[in-house]
Amino acid sequence: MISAYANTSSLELEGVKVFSSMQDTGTPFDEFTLTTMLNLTAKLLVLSYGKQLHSCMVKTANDSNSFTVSSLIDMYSKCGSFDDALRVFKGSSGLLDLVCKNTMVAACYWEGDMDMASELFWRFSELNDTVSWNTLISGYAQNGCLGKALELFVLMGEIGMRWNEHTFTSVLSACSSLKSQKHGREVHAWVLKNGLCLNPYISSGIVDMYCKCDNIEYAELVNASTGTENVFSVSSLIVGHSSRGDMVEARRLFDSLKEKNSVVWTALFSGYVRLRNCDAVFELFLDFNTNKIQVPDALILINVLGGCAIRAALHPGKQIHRYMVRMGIKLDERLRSSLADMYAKCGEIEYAERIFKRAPCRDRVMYNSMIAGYARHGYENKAIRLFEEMLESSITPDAITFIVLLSACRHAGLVELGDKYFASMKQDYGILPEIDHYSCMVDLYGRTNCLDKAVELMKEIPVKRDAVIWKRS
DNA sequence: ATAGGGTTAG
Repeated sequence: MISAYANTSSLELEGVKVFSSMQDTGTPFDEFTLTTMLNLTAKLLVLSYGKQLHSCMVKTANDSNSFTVSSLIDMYSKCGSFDDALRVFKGSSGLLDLVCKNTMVAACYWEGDMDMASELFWRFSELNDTVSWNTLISGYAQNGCLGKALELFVLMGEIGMRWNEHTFTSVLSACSSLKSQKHGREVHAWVLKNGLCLNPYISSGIVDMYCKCDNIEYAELVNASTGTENVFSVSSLIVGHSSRGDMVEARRLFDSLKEKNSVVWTALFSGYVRLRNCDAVFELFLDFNTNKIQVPDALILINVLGGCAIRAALHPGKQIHRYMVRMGIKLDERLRSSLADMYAKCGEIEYAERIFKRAPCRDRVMYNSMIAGYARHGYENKAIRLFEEMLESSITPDAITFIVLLSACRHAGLVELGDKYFASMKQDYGILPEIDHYSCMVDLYGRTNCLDKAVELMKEIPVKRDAVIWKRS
């Protein structure tokens, strides 16, 4: 019964009720009950309840089976307590158990610690376990170490390990992020050789890969060849067409779907946002609500808020914000970033600031959008101060942080500070400057009469010189 | 036990 509830979304809480009535009435339960409850807690993301289950497991001596230990590690990892997950792993004799080890490797990559994941893999794994390899490859792919993911995929083949559906799915997603059709085609060929092209995960992965490599024609061919409707493939195609500016085709594909999920809604929303068509965004949101299929998830709301920010439409933005409060939608970091960004773009920097300051925790994206908001409103000093605060909170800046930071320096004409940050970006954070960083710096030099420096820097630019740079200086 | 959508800038 509990297991049935646990596997049905939105009925998970019923499972908790059943379990507590079991406890109240003294109905006996075993390790299977507890494992199911842990999986359920991992879905509900309630750490405190998970901890109660953990102590219940210890009390009833149900904590030695490798599957229960694995569920425990998984629960702690998903509920955001990596330290507890590691403690359970180290404290259990499950150290050499394959299932627990794989779960621990997955916990490491969710934490973003691929060094630890790879150390665990090479130290404890039996190299003939496909799941172990898949876990590591998926970790690299999801943490942006795309070359590493491909390397391991090749290595697997070289030592005679068999690839399966999971391997291909992760590797295809790495090819998509790399936008490397060269690698993607090779993987595609392997998929065909292994007769896996009808697996829906894989076929949508292939379609996505060709779309990201801007070969929509081929993507459409692959999609048609599977013969069945695949929402994920169509979502990728919608994104592909809309990034070419063809919203008519994107809309046609969307309308042709019999079954729509939130992924495909998001794909269409983001297309209209990309083309800055805020009327279409609102109209679609109306459609979405009149269909009453589901509550909009965070990604849909992020896009709708993005639609509000296009025309500095404060009223719709506030309306969406109120709607979110009314619907009891929980705000996470991403939603807070979008809200702050929306308010900042609509000229309400104080609102943005309030959302930022009231957030229980702040991540990199949130700092980035707030720094950008300050820079946009001419509060360059606040932007710079916030960047320093970000470093003090030990949040690592990324390429985008430096774009917004350098553009703040540019607006304020702060050459020395700009120089300092530009150097620090490369030296301290190993971020290679991209065209946007260069154009900020060149513009900064140009406006402050440091033309020699501007010319000097232009020579350094490795890629083709963007027309924007030449125009500005 | 391992799998597919996006956000922050200019």
